[in-house]
Amino acid sequence: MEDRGCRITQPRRDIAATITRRRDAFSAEELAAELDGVGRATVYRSLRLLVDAGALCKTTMPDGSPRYSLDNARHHHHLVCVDCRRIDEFRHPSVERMLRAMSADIEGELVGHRLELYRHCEVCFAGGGSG
Amino acid sequence: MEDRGCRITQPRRDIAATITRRRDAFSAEELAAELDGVGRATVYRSLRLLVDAGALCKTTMPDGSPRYSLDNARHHHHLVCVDCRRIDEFRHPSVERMLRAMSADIEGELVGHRLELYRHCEVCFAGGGSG
DNA sequence: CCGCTATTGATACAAGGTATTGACAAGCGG
DNA sequence: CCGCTTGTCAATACCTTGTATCAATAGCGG
Repeated sequence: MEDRGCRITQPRRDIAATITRRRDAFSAEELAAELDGVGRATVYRSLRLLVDAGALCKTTMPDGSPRYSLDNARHHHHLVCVDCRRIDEFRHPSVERMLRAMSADIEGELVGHRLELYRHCEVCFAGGGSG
Repeated sequence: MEDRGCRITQPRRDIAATITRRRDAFSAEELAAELDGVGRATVYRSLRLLVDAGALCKTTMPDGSPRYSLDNARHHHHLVCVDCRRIDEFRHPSVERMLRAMSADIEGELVGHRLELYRHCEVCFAGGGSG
């Protein structure tokens, strides 16, 4: 899973196991709290490695706080539920189409973007949007 | 400028003047450092008020750090230069088109989004893109 | 099993921001 | 004009997210 010239250490095994076990998005501090014998710095370091390696995505919540989630597709964006904070990945051709259209109209050179969509997911939307 | 039931105090006048004087994007700490007699908390409070009131925009840089800039158009997105950090606003129909297309295809209810485009601006692009 | 070195955990620190606190000042009623 | 209420202020402590430092250790190759 994370053999890219890095050592497979016990803390890393623990981190990977914990991330895999819980399938929802989590914050770094949550993860650190769940891993008792593992230091905070190690958790942050490992998260960075996993994000760099493409195994995890770091997503920004509406309030600006970051959360991590498993990265399944190559290039995608995030659909974040503002109620249950579930994060789904999506790919949609309209995004690439938009970027192409923008790219033609702006000056300079486009080098990247950041896009998150916030919604009430189908579960929260159905189960009473008031609470 | 910011009469919405709030008092016009001297610190606020100072903050507004400083923001208006410099027309580029700035960080909260930069602003606080520039305003000597004004407390950090007051700067942050005022920035929040101005963002809530729609006078300022809070934009996320590629490294995740926030910067504030004057908000001119109603609804827009940001074009951030990764070199000089200049922030331009833009509106483009392709964005709305994309959101409509997405909205039709996703479950639940779309309630918001976050979109920033990163580029080498025309000045930095022309003035030696190798750096 | 040994040695090299990546990795670890503790800790300090940095940046961005909020909550609290005690003081002051502006508006309002009398 | 006085005094109350309330908004705002500056200072400060604290929170969250994350990185740098550093001595000690654990993995891996041989």
